[in-house]
Amino acid sequence: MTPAPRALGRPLARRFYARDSLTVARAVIGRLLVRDAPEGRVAGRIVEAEAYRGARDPASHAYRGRTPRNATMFGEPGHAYVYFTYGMHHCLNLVTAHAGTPSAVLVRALEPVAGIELMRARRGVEAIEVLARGPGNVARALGLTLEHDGLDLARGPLWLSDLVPRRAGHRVARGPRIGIRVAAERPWRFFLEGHPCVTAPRRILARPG
DNA sequence: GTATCGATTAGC
DNA sequence: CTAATCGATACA
Repeated sequence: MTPAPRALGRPLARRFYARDSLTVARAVIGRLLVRDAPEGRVAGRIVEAEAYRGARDPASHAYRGRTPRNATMFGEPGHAYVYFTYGMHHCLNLVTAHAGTPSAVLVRALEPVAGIELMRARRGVEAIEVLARGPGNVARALGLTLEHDGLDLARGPLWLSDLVPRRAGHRVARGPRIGIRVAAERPWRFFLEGHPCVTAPRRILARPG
């Protein structure tokens, strides 16, 4: 007898993440990201993500080798790499590829699907479009901090659903990554074109020199 | 040891 | 446009 279907699906297996981060970044667009916490469950569709490619990528935290901060990226795929930046924000990445190849996908924006009131409480704003728009706001809406670095995405309580990705009538587009000063020309950002929850790039950061 | 800079955000 | 705010990094 088959188990009853779960409303939000089941966690994707580790093999989903065991591919190049470019492939995974494209594949996660439209997928459901679920976070189960004592306060409740929140979920959102990934509408924007970026690939970071370790030793080949000057913009990656792992470009200069392993440090205490980026250690999770050097481990098994299918884990959460959460880091702290600008003295106040956390960002969520999905570790991809394989152990020793520090690749990851930065989750840049979600379309809220469940637990919207909890997201509003965590964020202190009401509008659906801005609840999880921007990587710092994604982590905030999901209630993620450094203590969640290393969570196993294949087991929960933070996981990607195996349900068929829904693109909500939008096309998947790609373009340059946002907020970096090096390797900014590489088109490793994927997003649902025209989706209201996708970030609007403000400006190109000036390169040093 | 000191100086600088973020895979950002909100506000003016 | 800038302040916020601190860990990681660069350099003396």
